[in-house]
Amino acid sequence: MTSAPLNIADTSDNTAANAHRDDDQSASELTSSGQEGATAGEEGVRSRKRGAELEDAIRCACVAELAESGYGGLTIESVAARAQTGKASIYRRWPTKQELVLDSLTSMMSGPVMRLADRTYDDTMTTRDALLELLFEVSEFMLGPEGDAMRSMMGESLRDETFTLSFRCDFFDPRKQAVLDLLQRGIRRGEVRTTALDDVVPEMIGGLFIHRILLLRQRPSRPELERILDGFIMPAIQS
Amino acid sequence: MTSAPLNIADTSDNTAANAHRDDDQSASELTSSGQEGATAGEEGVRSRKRGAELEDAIRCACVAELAESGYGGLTIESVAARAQTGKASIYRRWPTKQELVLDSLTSMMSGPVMRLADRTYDDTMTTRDALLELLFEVSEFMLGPEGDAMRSMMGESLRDETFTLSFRCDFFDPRKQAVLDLLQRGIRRGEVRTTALDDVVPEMIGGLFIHRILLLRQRPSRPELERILDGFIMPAIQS
DNA sequence: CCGATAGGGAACGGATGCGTTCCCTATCAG
DNA sequence: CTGATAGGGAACGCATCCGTTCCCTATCGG
Repeated sequence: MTSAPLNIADTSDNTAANAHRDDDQSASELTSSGQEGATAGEEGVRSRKRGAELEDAIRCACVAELAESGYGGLTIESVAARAQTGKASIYRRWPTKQELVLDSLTSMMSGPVMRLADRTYDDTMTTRDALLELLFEVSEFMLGPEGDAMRSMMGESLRDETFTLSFRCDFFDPRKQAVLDLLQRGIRRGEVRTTALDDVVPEMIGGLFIHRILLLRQRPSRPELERILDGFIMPAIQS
Repeated sequence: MTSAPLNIADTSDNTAANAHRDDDQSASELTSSGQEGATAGEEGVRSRKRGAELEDAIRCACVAELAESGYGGLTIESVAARAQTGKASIYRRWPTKQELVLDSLTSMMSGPVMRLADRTYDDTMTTRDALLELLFEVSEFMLGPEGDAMRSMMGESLRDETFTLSFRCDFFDPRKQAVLDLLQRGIRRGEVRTTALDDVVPEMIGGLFIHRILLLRQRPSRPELERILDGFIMPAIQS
């Protein structure tokens, strides 16, 4: 660790490993309460998930493994262990590691991404404030395990056509479009100069986040986001 | 394979016998003693490199493999094959795959990076033009095999302390500093507003490149760089 | 309560890659 | 020319992981 005063969510303790980590994981469901329970357990927790519930747990475990160990480090066995299931149950559903990862990734990204793309802003909101909102949401997303998973896949997508495509379609494009829509809206409202409607804008914003959050692992505070927005983004686009 | 016009040393022909090449590799050059006639071969090419020459060839092959196959896909055997040597010769020098990669990467990055960081600009050059020059050089670097190698390492550096550090120190920081120096110079010259001296600026520029070049694999033309610079970067920083 | 279904666990054969070792040979110094 | 040194090639043992198979058992519908 060390190196810099990062306020990362966590990472780091690879050793602590299985000290129960179904913490956030969001999405899936709960059922929660202790794991295992194979034996001795008297608590009435179902120890064997089935069907869709199991599938979600596997996808979820897959993304978590991806975030933690990367694509190269991810093994079907590790996913199975984390999802508390067996390899056979995974192979029953996905023919290869590649398809499991791809499916887990896309099914995970389609949720939050759609929220952003379809979002509408009421007329009292300035472009500046709407952008701030967007920046904040994107940064929150990238700070989560999904962000680490994304980062792990960047290198891999260099070599895998399918990954590249899914990456762009499911993640980048919707976000880019959300920013472009906001710019368009700003132009209509007279807050943004017409020439600012340019792919470069979402790319710079996205790039900044990739750099800061994914590579440097810093969490930008809301005031920091405002500072960036007011200091550098708005001056570059406003009319 | 395929994908883009990289100018990597070579690769590909693992099958073909040893049609030896010691093409560029510089430095070497025949060491007098013109007498070859070593074996039956009529081509008088030295077939066995030694010492520093061999070491360079190995590092070079390592980076090329990294760019092509990623860290996970890189094997000592593949590096050896590309460098036309044996595994033993590699293990004689580097104890593990990790150290080989790290050493190859840093020794490769320290060259071009230093050029940027130490660069000075004569007084007739505007900040805008100097930035354009810098942008151009960085983009050229990232478009080469070194860029792909970098991208391949991004995911890995998430899990490896040493990689992260080397990455930041050897690559990011010098570039960031080069931009900051340019901003400082611009402030002195009255071309840049004082509040623009901010980490965000190099981060946005770097992020844009990561996004465009590494992720999207597009080559920004010089006019395109000028458009970006004049349209969005300068407006954000000028006084 | 019981039988059908689906999940869990463990072991397998096969492949791959690491890091080592051994031996032969190209290269270089003298 | 010759002996010392260093490189090349191939095989080995070891470990890991893939994808499969087999068998037992938890769960659920009826």
